[in-house]
Amino acid sequence: MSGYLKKKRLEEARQIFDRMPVRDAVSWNTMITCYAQNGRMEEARKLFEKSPIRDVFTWTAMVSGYIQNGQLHDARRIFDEMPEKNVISWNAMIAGYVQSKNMDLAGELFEAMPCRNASSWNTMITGYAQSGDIARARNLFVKMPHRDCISWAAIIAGYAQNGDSEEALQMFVEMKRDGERLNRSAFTCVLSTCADIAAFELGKQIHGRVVKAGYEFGCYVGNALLAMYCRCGSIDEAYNVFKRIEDKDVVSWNTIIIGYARHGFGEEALKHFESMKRARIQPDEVTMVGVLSACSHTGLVERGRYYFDSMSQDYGIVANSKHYTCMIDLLGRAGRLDDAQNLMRSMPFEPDAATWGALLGASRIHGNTSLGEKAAEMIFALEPWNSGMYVLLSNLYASSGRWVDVRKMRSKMRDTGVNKIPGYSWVEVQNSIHTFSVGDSNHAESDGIYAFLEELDLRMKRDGYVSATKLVLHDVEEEEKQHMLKCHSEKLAVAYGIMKIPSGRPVRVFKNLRVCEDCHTAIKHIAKIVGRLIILRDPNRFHHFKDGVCNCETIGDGNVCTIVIMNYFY
DNA sequence: ATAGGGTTAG
Repeated sequence: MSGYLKKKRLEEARQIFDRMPVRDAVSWNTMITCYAQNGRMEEARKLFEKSPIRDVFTWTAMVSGYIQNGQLHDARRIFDEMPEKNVISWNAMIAGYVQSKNMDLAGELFEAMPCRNASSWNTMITGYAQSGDIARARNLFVKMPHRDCISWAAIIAGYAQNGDSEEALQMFVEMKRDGERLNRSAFTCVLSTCADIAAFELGKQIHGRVVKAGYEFGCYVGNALLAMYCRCGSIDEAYNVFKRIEDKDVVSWNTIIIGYARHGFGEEALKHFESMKRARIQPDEVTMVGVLSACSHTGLVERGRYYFDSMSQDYGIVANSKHYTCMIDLLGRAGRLDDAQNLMRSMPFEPDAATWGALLGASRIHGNTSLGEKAAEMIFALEPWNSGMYVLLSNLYASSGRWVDVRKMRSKMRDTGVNKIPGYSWVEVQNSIHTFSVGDSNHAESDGIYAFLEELDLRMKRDGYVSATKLVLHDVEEEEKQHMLKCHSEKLAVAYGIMKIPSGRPVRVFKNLRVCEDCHTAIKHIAKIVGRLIILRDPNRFHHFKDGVCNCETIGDGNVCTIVIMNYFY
């Protein structure tokens, strides 16, 4: 019977069950569980009512069956009716509340249960962490009597998912120090954290441990490794990991497709999309975001259109706002602003700020100030706190010489108190991460960095570089001038990387805001002068600078503005 | 035979 159940041949299993001369508790429970876990609660219930031997296993299987099928009320009804509960029944019910994000009821049961085991605590830790209450999660983690490797994985995941990368790494270190076995989850989370903060060297070290532990080829760990290499700027190493993952799932394919897209290798991304289909992996919404953004970053308008249409036709995927945003971005970059607007009007839901942002970006590239203003207005209405949009609109005004409006934007920002996100860039050198902000002189080797930049500046000028900042200085306020004359964070990080990273190896720099146009130009010259490959990750994509060109330019991926302004943020 | 942790977009 269980052989048939493993192959999900429920009907055949049932026939055997019905023909069994003697049925014990295990046969009844097995059959009930299988109906429950395959979403057939009606049949499970009928059998449950017929069963002559209902023990705690039977009842708990029904509870968890209802939970897995989203019938929380039925689960609770059964739970309350149970003549006898064990710790597993309680845990199942608590997990049900956690999954439906009802931490109040989960907490009530957790307090009420007569005895708890590690699973009970772990479920609550995950629940609080996923609801954003990491303090409570930590509190339970510290208080629980016997932590196991799942508890550690849960708390590391909690920090990682709540954006506290440092604490996630710290807990990983402590887990090891505590003598706990590093399990797949812990590796998965910590690799994902490395990807977030672009800790490439650390990621590679953890890769080594992953290999030792024999986790390299599994899906979760393999996918996390793959994503780590993609997001740390090494698409080649990412591909090597991808090749070796056994039984690649939809996430593996999505990650490599998105990786190629974000590195500006659109054709490669689309090639993998075709391979994915040949491997009979069903694309999902995330896949299509990757595919459409690949088309967008590569300027493939017609192919983008084709894939957009095939989404619903071939895969039954309903386009969401991200898909529309990709398409509007694609059409907009190509200068087809009317098509972009028409597509926006045809959307079955209201456009969000990101979608208007795509239209605003396109307006800037093609100098359509009135459309840009309209888009910006919508964004201000939807997200008044979105400072990035003020910058974009200012740049739009600046590029059409409307300095009065630029100043108006500045005072509007001051009046509304939009918080300015400070720009910073970082580079990893010998296992530590060096962070820079505009005009930064806090670094221990600051003098050397500036001296090196001076030298580079001379050689860049000889190479034909003209500083864009000098060109606009007469049109900006004094305060802003000061910022413009200072070195932007990306330049400082690039310079430091060149100084410290052995030649022959790429210099990888990361920035929390989009790269400044002037720096983008400068870095092209720098890459040529020093003969290095410089890879720069900004929130949007990777820029590969080599021999005086960047791979984002072939299709005018429009880094930022035509004229540098509002450098306040860099 | 019943319960707990993890990866991809934005």
